[in-house]
Order: sequence, then C-alpha cells, then structure tokens
Amino acid sequence: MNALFKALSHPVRRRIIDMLRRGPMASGDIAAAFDMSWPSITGHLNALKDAGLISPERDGASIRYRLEISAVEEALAFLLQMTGAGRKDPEETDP
Amino acid sequence: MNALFKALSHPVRRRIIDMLRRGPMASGDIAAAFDMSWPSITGHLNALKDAGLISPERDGASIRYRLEISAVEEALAFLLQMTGAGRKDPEETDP
DNA sequence: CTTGCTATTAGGCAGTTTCCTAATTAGGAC
DNA sequence: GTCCTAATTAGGAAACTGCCTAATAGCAAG
Repeated sequence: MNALFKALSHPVRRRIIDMLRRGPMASGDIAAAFDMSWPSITGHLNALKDAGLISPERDGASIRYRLEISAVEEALAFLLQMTGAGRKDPEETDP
Repeated sequence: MNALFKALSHPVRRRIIDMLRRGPMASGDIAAAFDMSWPSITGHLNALKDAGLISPERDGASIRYRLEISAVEEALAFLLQMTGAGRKDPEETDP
C-alpha cells in the first residue's frame, strides 16, 4: 500500500498510468513522450512495477508495459472505506 | 494531487486518517497512540494538513484535527477514472 | 560474430523526507 | 504576573528520491 500511494504521488508516474489506459506501450515510446532521459523513465517504470501498477512483457527487442487495474482497486478500496464511513461510526451500515 | 498521494503514502499518516474517521481528535491524543515523539507527529499532521486531508481547530488549550472527506474524494475521482476507463478507450460511455 | 537498436543497471550529486532532542509559543489555572 | 500542560517550531543526522551520464545486457538482422 505504501509503494502504491508513493507511486501515485509523482506527476510523471501518474501521466504514465494515464498513457497506459489506452493499452500497453513499449518503454521507448513512453520515454519519448517525456522531456527526460530514458534511464529516468526506467526508474519511474520500476517504481510503478514495484507498486504492482504495471507489468512488463517482452515483445521482441522491446518491452511492453501493461496497466494492472487490480492494484488501483486496492487503493480505491482504501479511499472508499474512508469516505463511506466518514460521518461518525464506521460500523454504521447506511441503509 | 501530489501532496495528497504523498500524504497517503506513509503508514503513520494513513493510520492517523483512520483514527480521525471516528471523529476529530486532539494532537496529543493522536501522538499518544504512536511510539514516536510528539514533534514527529506534528510533522505528519502538517503533511496531512498541506494535502487538505485534515483541518485544525482550536479547543481551549488543545487543537483538534478533523478529517476532510472532500480531499479524499479528489483522489477517489482520479482512481475511479483509471479503473472505469481501463478497457481500451477512455471516451467510451459504458451504457 | 559483429553491428545496431532497445532497455536496464551503476554511480554520483542535489534536494527532500523522516526522525530525533531542545527551545519556543499559546492557553488555562492559580 | 507565575506555573503547568498542549503543541509547534528550530536545527541536525541518516536515509531516500529524482535526476543525470556512462556502462552494460538482451535481442534481431546481416
């Protein structure tokens, strides 16, 4: 959960996630979209991978990264719990 | 959004948020729940305040902190957008 | 096997985070 | 006013982040 929120806390990483919503992309294509060195992007991709947010997949010479929605849903569950039970008593069922 | 996710990325800060779901609490009562110096907790409270997640309120000699659900909802919206449009095309309306 | 493209790892540097102790401010009781 | 409790700010050490360039590894084509 730490790595997850930490991964989401950087604008470059959020933008990478946003790009991957359209489908898997190669590391190089991702790097090309930023005014930043390729190794720096690799670092961000590793952070996202460690958080379980993306997964790599070799495709010939290049490596494609795919967005892993399940990890997002974990964070979502945490936040929903927060808002859903935000009045007074978390035990309340809200009929 | 940065400060928001960054604030959520620390276990102590997530636990503080969890405590505040039951209602506002004084800084000292929060600090007492952790095996950590009081100034360190003040630092975490400031991080949460800067993220808009909590707001302070003076109550005589002590200061109560209240959870601000609206900030959580911002993060929630971001994550929902991610999962909701995770198939192929974010323009899709899902009837 | 050598060349070229793709991507990662290694090393280093500046800035930030996170924790501590000590000093300080703010309020209430006396 | 002084004294005590509540909480923050100040200053500093250790670890981490985020960026870079240089070196390395993986794969395909020739």
